[in-house]
Amino acid sequence: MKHSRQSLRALRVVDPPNIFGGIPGLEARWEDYREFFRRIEFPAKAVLLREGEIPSKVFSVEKGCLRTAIDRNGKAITTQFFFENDVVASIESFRSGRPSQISILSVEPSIVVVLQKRGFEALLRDFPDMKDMLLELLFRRFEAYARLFASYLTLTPRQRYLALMKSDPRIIERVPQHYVASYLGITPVSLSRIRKRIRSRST
Amino acid sequence: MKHSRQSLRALRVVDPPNIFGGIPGLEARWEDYREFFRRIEFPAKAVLLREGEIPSKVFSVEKGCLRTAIDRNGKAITTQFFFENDVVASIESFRSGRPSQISILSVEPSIVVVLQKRGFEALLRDFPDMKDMLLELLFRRFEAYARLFASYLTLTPRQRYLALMKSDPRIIERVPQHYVASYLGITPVSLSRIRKRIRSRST
DNA sequence: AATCGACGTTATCCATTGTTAAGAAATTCA
DNA sequence: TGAATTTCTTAACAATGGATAACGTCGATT
Repeated sequence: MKHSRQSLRALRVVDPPNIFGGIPGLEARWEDYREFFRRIEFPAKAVLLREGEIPSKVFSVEKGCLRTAIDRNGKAITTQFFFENDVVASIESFRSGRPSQISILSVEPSIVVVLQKRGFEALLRDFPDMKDMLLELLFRRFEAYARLFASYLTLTPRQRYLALMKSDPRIIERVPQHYVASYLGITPVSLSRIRKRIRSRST
Repeated sequence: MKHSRQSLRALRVVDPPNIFGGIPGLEARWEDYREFFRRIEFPAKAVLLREGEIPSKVFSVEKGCLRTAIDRNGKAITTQFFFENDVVASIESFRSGRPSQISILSVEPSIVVVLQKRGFEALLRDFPDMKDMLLELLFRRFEAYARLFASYLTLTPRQRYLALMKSDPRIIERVPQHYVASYLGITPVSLSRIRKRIRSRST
Protein backbone atom coordinates (compact mmCIF):
# COMPACT_ATOMS: atom_id res chain seq x y z
CA MET A 1 0.00 0.00 0.00
CA LYS A 2 2.76 2.40 -0.90
CA HIS A 3 1.99 5.82 -2.22
CA SER A 4 3.70 6.10 -5.55
CA ARG A 5 5.33 9.44 -6.11
CA GLN A 6 3.73 9.64 -9.51
CA SER A 7 0.22 9.67 -8.21
CA LEU A 8 0.27 13.41 -7.78
CA ARG A 9 -2.52 15.55 -8.95
CA ALA A 10 -1.65 19.00 -10.19
CA LEU A 11 -4.48 21.37 -9.56
CA ARG A 12 -5.21 24.60 -11.33
CA VAL A 13 -2.75 27.40 -11.14
CA VAL A 14 -3.17 29.38 -8.01
CA ASP A 15 -4.06 32.95 -7.38
CA PRO A 16 -1.26 35.20 -6.18
CA PRO A 17 -0.01 33.11 -3.29
CA ASN A 18 0.92 34.36 0.10
CA ILE A 19 4.15 32.45 -0.17
CA PHE A 20 6.92 34.50 1.41
CA GLY A 21 4.37 36.67 3.07
CA GLY A 22 3.43 38.60 -0.01
CA ILE A 23 5.97 40.33 -2.20
CA PRO A 24 5.28 44.01 -2.83
CA GLY A 25 4.43 44.52 -6.47
CA LEU A 26 4.00 40.87 -7.33
CA GLU A 27 0.25 40.95 -7.45
CA ALA A 28 0.21 43.56 -10.18
CA ARG A 29 2.50 41.52 -12.41
CA TRP A 30 1.05 38.20 -11.39
CA GLU A 31 0.44 37.00 -14.95
CA ASP A 32 4.17 36.98 -15.64
CA TYR A 33 4.91 34.66 -12.76
CA ARG A 34 1.82 32.54 -12.56
CA GLU A 35 3.44 29.77 -14.57
CA PHE A 36 6.07 29.12 -11.91
CA PHE A 37 3.50 28.15 -9.32
CA ARG A 38 1.58 24.91 -9.05
CA ARG A 39 -0.89 23.71 -6.49
CA ILE A 40 -0.46 20.01 -5.84
CA GLU A 41 -2.28 17.56 -3.64
CA PHE A 42 -0.26 14.95 -1.80
CA PRO A 43 -1.48 11.92 0.13
CA ALA A 44 -0.06 11.27 3.58
CA LYS A 45 3.53 10.02 3.65
CA ALA A 46 4.33 11.32 0.23
CA VAL A 47 7.93 12.23 -0.48
CA LEU A 48 8.24 15.80 -1.71
CA LEU A 49 12.01 15.82 -1.64
CA ARG A 50 14.23 12.86 -1.05
CA GLU A 51 17.51 13.16 0.82
CA GLY A 52 20.33 13.19 -1.70
CA GLU A 53 18.33 14.83 -4.46
CA ILE A 54 19.11 18.32 -5.67
CA PRO A 55 16.22 20.48 -4.57
CA SER A 56 14.42 22.40 -7.28
CA LYS A 57 11.30 23.57 -5.48
CA VAL A 58 10.05 25.63 -2.61
CA PHE A 59 6.86 24.52 -0.95
CA SER A 60 4.18 26.42 0.87
CA VAL A 61 1.65 24.45 2.85
CA GLU A 62 -1.86 25.46 1.98
CA LYS A 63 -3.52 22.70 3.91
CA GLY A 64 -2.16 19.75 5.83
CA CYS A 65 1.16 19.06 7.42
CA LEU A 66 4.67 18.41 6.20
CA ARG A 67 7.84 17.43 8.01
CA THR A 68 11.54 17.50 7.29
CA ALA A 69 13.60 14.49 8.23
CA ILE A 70 17.12 13.23 8.02
CA ASP A 71 18.35 9.71 7.88
CA ARG A 72 20.96 9.03 10.47
CA ASN A 73 22.40 5.54 10.19
CA GLY A 74 19.13 4.00 9.15
CA LYS A 75 16.95 5.88 11.54
CA ALA A 76 14.74 8.60 10.20
CA ILE A 77 14.48 11.50 12.54
CA THR A 78 12.17 14.43 12.14
CA THR A 79 13.65 17.89 12.48
CA GLN A 80 10.69 20.17 11.89
CA PHE A 81 6.96 20.22 11.25
CA PHE A 82 5.16 22.61 8.93
CA PHE A 83 1.51 23.55 8.88
CA GLU A 84 -0.76 25.87 6.96
CA ASN A 85 1.07 28.89 5.48
CA ASP A 86 4.51 27.64 6.44
CA VAL A 87 7.20 27.74 3.78
CA VAL A 88 9.40 24.70 3.38
CA ALA A 89 12.62 24.17 1.48
CA SER A 90 15.93 22.45 1.88
CA ILE A 91 17.19 25.94 2.20
CA GLU A 92 20.95 25.56 2.11
CA SER A 93 21.01 22.90 -0.60
CA PHE A 94 18.51 24.87 -2.63
CA ARG A 95 21.00 27.67 -2.72
CA SER A 96 24.20 25.71 -3.07
CA GLY A 97 22.84 23.29 -5.65
CA ARG A 98 24.22 20.40 -3.69
CA PRO A 99 22.28 17.26 -2.73
CA SER A 100 19.83 17.84 0.04
CA GLN A 101 20.68 16.62 3.50
CA ILE A 102 17.05 16.38 4.39
CA SER A 103 13.89 14.85 3.06
CA ILE A 104 10.56 16.63 2.92
CA LEU A 105 7.53 14.46 3.54
CA SER A 106 3.83 14.84 4.08
CA VAL A 107 2.38 13.83 7.40
CA GLU A 108 -1.25 14.37 6.54
CA PRO A 109 -2.88 14.49 3.12
CA SER A 110 -1.83 17.98 2.10
CA ILE A 111 -2.35 20.66 -0.47
CA VAL A 112 0.88 22.40 -1.30
CA VAL A 113 1.82 25.36 -3.44
CA VAL A 114 4.99 24.53 -5.31
CA LEU A 115 7.33 27.23 -6.56
CA GLN A 116 9.90 26.17 -9.13
CA LYS A 117 13.49 27.17 -8.55
CA ARG A 118 13.47 29.11 -11.81
CA GLY A 119 10.52 31.06 -10.54
CA PHE A 120 12.17 31.67 -7.24
CA GLU A 121 15.23 33.01 -8.97
CA ALA A 122 13.12 35.19 -11.22
CA LEU A 123 11.38 36.68 -8.24
CA LEU A 124 14.68 37.21 -6.49
CA ARG A 125 15.96 38.98 -9.59
CA ASP A 126 12.90 41.09 -10.34
CA PHE A 127 11.87 42.15 -6.86
CA PRO A 128 14.64 43.87 -4.91
CA ASP A 129 12.77 43.43 -1.66
CA MET A 130 13.02 39.68 -1.98
CA LYS A 131 16.63 39.52 -0.92
CA ASP A 132 15.99 41.46 2.24
CA MET A 133 12.95 39.36 2.97
CA LEU A 134 15.05 36.28 2.53
CA LEU A 135 17.71 37.62 4.88
CA GLU A 136 15.09 38.53 7.40
CA LEU A 137 13.57 35.08 7.15
CA LEU A 138 16.96 33.46 7.61
CA PHE A 139 17.74 35.56 10.64
CA ARG A 140 14.46 34.66 12.23
CA ARG A 141 14.92 30.99 11.51
CA PHE A 142 18.36 31.27 12.95
CA GLU A 143 17.08 32.66 16.18
CA ALA A 144 14.42 29.99 16.44
CA TYR A 145 17.01 27.35 15.74
CA ALA A 146 19.31 28.67 18.41
CA ARG A 147 16.52 28.71 20.93
CA LEU A 148 15.45 25.19 20.10
CA PHE A 149 19.01 24.05 20.21
CA ALA A 150 19.51 25.51 23.64
CA SER A 151 16.42 23.76 24.87
CA TYR A 152 17.86 20.46 23.78
CA LEU A 153 21.00 21.05 25.73
CA THR A 154 19.28 22.07 28.91
CA LEU A 155 15.94 20.32 29.13
CA THR A 156 15.13 16.71 29.84
CA PRO A 157 12.94 14.88 27.35
CA ARG A 158 10.05 15.24 29.73
CA GLN A 159 10.57 18.99 29.96
CA ARG A 160 10.92 19.24 26.22
CA TYR A 161 7.62 17.48 25.75
CA LEU A 162 5.90 19.76 28.22
CA ALA A 163 7.48 22.75 26.53
CA LEU A 164 6.27 21.54 23.17
CA MET A 165 2.74 21.18 24.49
CA LYS A 166 2.84 24.84 25.34
CA SER A 167 4.75 26.24 22.42
CA ASP A 168 3.14 24.30 19.60
CA PRO A 169 0.21 22.11 20.61
CA ARG A 170 -0.64 21.56 16.95
CA ILE A 171 2.27 19.19 16.72
CA ILE A 172 1.01 17.06 19.55
CA GLU A 173 -2.56 17.18 18.37
CA ARG A 174 -2.05 16.47 14.70
CA VAL A 175 1.17 14.49 14.38
CA PRO A 176 1.50 10.74 15.05
CA GLN A 177 3.33 10.19 18.27
CA HIS A 178 6.34 8.38 16.89
CA TYR A 179 7.18 11.37 14.73
CA VAL A 180 6.96 13.58 17.79
CA ALA A 181 9.26 11.18 19.59
CA SER A 182 11.91 11.38 16.89
CA TYR A 183 11.47 15.16 16.90
CA LEU A 184 12.22 15.13 20.62
CA GLY A 185 15.20 12.89 20.13
CA ILE A 186 13.77 9.94 22.02
CA THR A 187 12.17 6.62 21.19
CA PRO A 188 8.42 6.18 20.83
CA VAL A 189 8.52 3.85 23.80
CA SER A 190 10.09 6.47 25.95
CA LEU A 191 7.63 9.13 24.87
CA SER A 192 4.80 6.83 25.75
CA ARG A 193 6.25 6.38 29.21
CA ILE A 194 6.74 10.10 29.64
CA ARG A 195 3.15 10.74 28.71
CA LYS A 196 2.03 8.18 31.23
CA ARG A 197 4.09 9.77 33.98
CA ILE A 198 2.71 13.18 33.16
CA ARG A 199 -0.80 11.76 33.18
CA SER A 200 -0.46 10.19 36.60
CA ARG A 201 2.04 12.26 38.50
CA SER A 202 1.22 15.87 37.80
CA THR A 203 -1.51 15.77 35.18
CA MET B 1 40.64 37.44 41.21
CA LYS B 2 38.04 38.56 38.72
CA HIS B 3 38.99 40.03 35.42
CA SER B 4 37.45 43.44 35.22
CA ARG B 5 35.99 44.23 31.87
CA GLN B 6 37.75 47.55 31.85
CA SER B 7 41.21 46.08 31.90
CA LEU B 8 41.28 45.78 28.15
CA ARG B 9 44.21 46.89 26.15
CA ALA B 10 43.44 48.33 22.74
CA LEU B 11 46.28 47.65 20.38
CA ARG B 12 47.15 49.53 17.25
CA VAL B 13 44.69 49.63 14.39
CA VAL B 14 45.01 46.58 12.26
CA ASP B 15 45.88 46.13 8.67
CA PRO B 16 43.04 45.24 6.33
CA PRO B 17 41.63 42.30 8.23
CA ASN B 18 40.57 39.03 6.79
CA ILE B 19 37.33 39.37 8.65
CA PHE B 20 34.52 38.06 6.47
CA GLY B 21 37.05 36.46 4.24
CA GLY B 22 38.18 39.62 2.52
CA ILE B 23 35.84 42.06 0.88
CA PRO B 24 36.66 42.88 -2.75
CA GLY B 25 37.70 46.50 -3.00
CA LEU B 26 38.11 47.10 0.69
CA GLU B 27 41.87 47.00 0.67
CA ALA B 28 42.11 49.89 -1.74
CA ARG B 29 39.89 52.09 0.39
CA TRP B 30 41.23 50.80 3.66
CA GLU B 31 42.00 54.22 5.11
CA ASP B 32 38.30 55.12 5.10
CA TYR B 33 37.36 52.16 7.20
CA ARG B 34 40.37 51.64 9.37
CA GLU B 35 38.79 53.56 12.23
CA PHE B 36 36.02 51.02 12.66
CA PHE B 37 38.42 48.26 13.52
CA ARG B 38 40.26 47.69 16.77
CA ARG B 39 42.55 44.95 17.87
CA ILE B 40 42.02 44.10 21.51
CA GLU B 41 43.68 41.69 23.86
CA PHE B 42 41.52 39.82 26.35
CA PRO B 43 42.57 37.68 29.28
CA ALA B 44 40.97 34.29 29.73
CA LYS B 45 37.36 34.33 30.92
CA ALA B 46 36.74 37.87 29.78
CA VAL B 47 33.21 38.84 28.87
CA LEU B 48 33.03 40.27 25.36
CA LEU B 49 29.27 40.42 25.27
CA ARG B 50 26.95 39.80 28.14
CA GLU B 51 23.57 38.14 27.70
CA GLY B 52 20.90 40.81 27.75
CA GLU B 53 23.08 43.54 26.29
CA ILE B 54 22.42 44.97 22.86
CA PRO B 55 25.29 43.81 20.69
CA SER B 56 27.28 46.52 18.96
CA LYS B 57 30.33 44.64 17.74
CA VAL B 58 31.46 41.80 15.55
CA PHE B 59 34.52 39.89 16.64
CA SER B 60 37.14 38.04 14.69
CA VAL B 61 39.50 35.81 16.58
CA GLU B 62 43.08 36.52 15.66
CA LYS B 63 44.59 34.36 18.35
CA GLY B 64 43.08 32.38 21.17
CA CYS B 65 39.67 30.92 21.74
CA LEU B 66 36.21 32.32 22.40
CA ARG B 67 32.93 30.65 23.22
CA THR B 68 29.28 31.58 23.12
CA ALA B 69 27.10 30.61 26.03
CA ILE B 70 23.54 30.92 27.21
CA ASP B 71 22.24 30.95 30.69
CA ARG B 72 19.47 28.47 31.17
CA ASN B 73 17.95 28.68 34.62
CA GLY B 74 21.22 29.44 36.31
CA LYS B 75 23.34 27.02 34.36
CA ALA B 76 25.69 28.40 31.78
CA ILE B 77 25.90 26.21 28.76
CA THR B 78 28.32 26.62 25.91
CA THR B 79 26.90 26.55 22.41
CA GLN B 80 29.93 27.09 20.23
CA PHE B 81 33.69 27.52 20.28
CA PHE B 82 35.65 29.85 18.05
CA PHE B 83 39.31 29.73 17.17
CA GLU B 84 41.73 31.64 14.98
CA ASN B 85 40.04 33.39 12.02
CA ASP B 86 36.53 32.57 13.16
CA VAL B 87 33.99 35.38 13.14
CA VAL B 88 31.76 35.73 16.17
CA ALA B 89 28.66 37.78 16.74
CA SER B 90 25.29 37.49 18.36
CA ILE B 91 24.11 37.43 14.84
CA GLU B 92 20.35 37.72 15.14
CA SER B 93 20.36 40.28 17.94
CA PHE B 94 23.01 42.26 16.15
CA ARG B 95 20.58 42.64 13.31
CA SER B 96 17.38 43.05 15.23
CA GLY B 97 18.82 45.40 17.81
CA ARG B 98 17.27 43.38 20.58
CA PRO B 99 19.06 42.14 23.70
CA SER B 100 21.41 39.28 23.01
CA GLN B 101 20.32 35.82 24.01
CA ILE B 102 23.91 34.71 24.28
CA SER B 103 27.10 35.79 25.95
CA ILE B 104 30.47 35.83 24.24
CA LEU B 105 33.43 34.92 26.43
CA SER B 106 37.09 34.19 26.08
CA VAL B 107 38.36 30.76 26.94
CA GLU B 108 42.05 31.43 26.50
CA PRO B 109 43.87 34.76 26.59
CA SER B 110 42.91 36.02 23.15
CA ILE B 111 43.63 38.69 20.61
CA VAL B 112 40.48 39.79 18.86
CA VAL B 113 39.71 42.15 16.01
CA VAL B 114 36.63 44.15 16.88
CA LEU B 115 34.42 45.67 14.22
CA GLN B 116 31.99 48.32 15.39
CA LYS B 117 28.40 48.00 14.30
CA ARG B 118 28.63 51.37 12.54
CA GLY B 119 31.54 50.05 10.58
CA PHE B 120 29.74 46.87 9.76
CA GLU B 121 26.81 48.86 8.45
CA ALA B 122 29.09 51.13 6.45
CA LEU B 123 30.69 48.14 4.82
CA LEU B 124 27.30 46.63 4.12
CA ARG B 125 26.24 49.90 2.54
CA ASP B 126 29.38 50.60 0.51
CA PHE B 127 30.26 47.15 -0.73
CA PRO B 128 27.46 45.46 -2.63
CA ASP B 129 29.16 42.10 -2.35
CA MET B 130 28.84 42.22 1.43
CA LYS B 131 25.17 41.36 1.42
CA ASP B 132 25.75 38.28 -0.67
CA MET B 133 28.67 37.29 1.49
CA LEU B 134 26.52 37.66 4.53
CA LEU B 135 23.81 35.54 2.97
CA GLU B 136 26.37 32.94 2.02
CA LEU B 137 27.77 32.95 5.53
CA LEU B 138 24.32 32.57 7.00
CA PHE B 139 23.50 29.71 4.70
CA ARG B 140 26.65 27.91 5.63
CA ARG B 141 26.09 28.44 9.33
CA PHE B 142 22.63 27.18 8.83
CA GLU B 143 23.84 23.98 7.31
CA ALA B 144 26.37 23.46 10.07
CA TYR B 145 23.71 24.13 12.64
CA ALA B 146 21.35 21.67 11.07
CA ARG B 147 24.03 19.01 11.02
CA LEU B 148 24.98 19.59 14.62
CA PHE B 149 21.39 19.61 15.60
CA ALA B 150 20.79 16.30 13.93
CA SER B 151 23.73 14.82 15.75
CA TYR B 152 22.21 15.79 19.06
CA LEU B 153 18.99 14.09 18.19
CA THR B 154 20.56 10.86 17.09
CA LEU B 155 23.76 10.34 19.03
CA THR B 156 24.35 9.40 22.63
CA PRO B 157 26.64 11.64 24.68
CA ARG B 158 29.38 9.06 24.26
CA GLN B 159 28.96 9.06 20.50
CA ARG B 160 28.85 12.84 20.42
CA TYR B 161 32.12 12.99 22.27
CA LEU B 162 33.73 10.51 19.91
CA ALA B 163 32.34 12.45 16.96
CA LEU B 164 33.73 15.66 18.39
CA MET B 165 37.16 14.11 18.76
CA LYS B 166 37.10 13.44 15.06
CA SER B 167 35.41 16.54 13.75
CA ASP B 168 37.13 19.15 15.87
CA PRO B 169 39.95 17.87 18.06
CA ARG B 170 40.99 21.44 18.81
CA ILE B 171 38.05 21.74 21.13
CA ILE B 172 39.10 18.72 23.15
CA GLU B 173 42.74 19.71 23.15
CA ARG B 174 42.41 23.37 24.04
CA VAL B 175 39.19 23.76 25.96
CA PRO B 176 38.74 22.92 29.67
CA GLN B 177 36.72 19.79 30.04
CA HIS B 178 33.77 21.25 31.87
CA TYR B 179 33.11 23.62 28.95
CA VAL B 180 33.21 20.67 26.60
CA ALA B 181 30.75 18.89 28.86
CA SER B 182 28.27 21.75 28.73
CA TYR B 183 28.79 21.91 24.98
CA LEU B 184 27.83 18.25 24.79
CA GLY B 185 24.84 18.84 26.99
CA ILE B 186 26.08 16.70 29.87
CA THR B 187 27.66 17.25 33.28
CA PRO B 188 31.42 17.35 33.81
CA VAL B 189 31.07 14.26 35.96
CA SER B 190 29.40 12.38 33.19
CA LEU B 191 31.98 13.43 30.65
CA SER B 192 34.68 12.20 32.95
CA ARG B 193 32.97 8.82 33.15
CA ILE B 194 32.53 8.66 29.43
CA ARG B 195 36.20 9.38 28.91
CA LYS B 196 37.06 6.64 31.32
CA ARG B 197 34.84 4.15 29.54
CA ILE B 198 36.36 5.06 26.21
CA ARG B 199 39.83 4.70 27.68
CA SER B 200 39.23 1.24 29.04
CA ARG B 201 36.67 -0.34 26.76
CA SER B 202 37.58 0.51 23.21
CA THR B 203 40.54 2.82 22.79
C1' DA C 1 56.72 26.68 50.98
C1' DA C 2 51.98 26.96 52.13
C1' DT C 3 47.48 28.20 50.63
C1' DC C 4 43.74 28.80 47.74
C1' DG C 5 40.92 27.99 43.90
C1' DA C 6 39.78 25.73 39.68
C1' DC C 7 39.42 21.49 37.53
C1' DG C 8 39.09 16.51 36.99
C1' DT C 9 38.16 11.83 38.80
C1' DT C 10 35.76 8.39 41.38
C1' DA C 11 32.02 6.33 44.10
C1' DT C 12 27.19 5.82 45.56
C1' DC C 13 22.38 6.17 44.86
C1' DC C 14 18.41 6.99 42.19
C1' DA C 15 15.76 8.08 37.96
C1' DT C 16 15.36 7.61 33.25
C1' DT C 17 16.33 5.85 28.61
C1' DG C 18 17.17 2.29 25.06
C1' DT C 19 16.11 -2.29 23.64
C1' DT C 20 13.30 -5.99 22.80
C1' DA C 21 9.14 -8.23 22.73
C1' DA C 22 4.28 -8.78 23.17
C1' DG C 23 -0.11 -7.26 22.89
C1' DA C 24 -3.86 -3.57 22.58
C1' DA C 25 -5.89 0.16 20.02
C1' DA C 26 -6.70 2.77 16.11
C1' DT C 27 -6.60 3.52 11.03
C1' DT C 28 -6.68 2.28 6.44
C1' DC C 29 -8.31 0.06 2.69
C1' DA C 30 -10.20 -3.58 0.04
C1' DT D 1 -17.57 -4.89 7.52
C1' DG D 2 -13.38 -7.39 8.21
C1' DA D 3 -8.50 -7.92 7.54
C1' DA D 4 -4.14 -5.83 7.39
C1' DT D 5 -1.22 -2.28 8.81
C1' DT D 6 0.17 1.16 11.60
C1' DT D 7 0.47 3.15 15.89
C1' DC D 8 0.55 3.14 20.86
C1' DT D 9 1.24 1.00 25.36
C1' DT D 10 3.35 -1.86 28.76
C1' DA D 11 6.80 -4.87 30.86
C1' DA D 12 11.54 -6.54 31.96
C1' DC D 13 16.38 -5.86 31.75
C1' DA D 14 20.70 -3.69 31.10
C1' DA D 15 23.14 0.60 30.54
C1' DT D 16 23.72 5.31 31.35
C1' DG D 17 23.10 10.05 33.11
C1' DG D 18 22.24 13.43 37.10
C1' DA D 19 23.19 14.75 41.87
C1' DT D 20 26.16 14.86 45.51
C1' DA D 21 30.23 14.34 47.99
C1' DA D 22 35.01 13.27 48.70
C1' DC D 23 39.41 13.42 47.04
C1' DG D 24 43.46 14.39 44.00
C1' DT D 25 45.99 17.42 40.98
C1' DC D 26 47.64 21.41 39.14
C1' DG D 27 48.78 26.24 38.86
C1' DA D 28 48.68 30.83 40.60
C1' DT D 29 49.32 33.90 44.53
C1' DT D 30 50.97 35.36 48.62
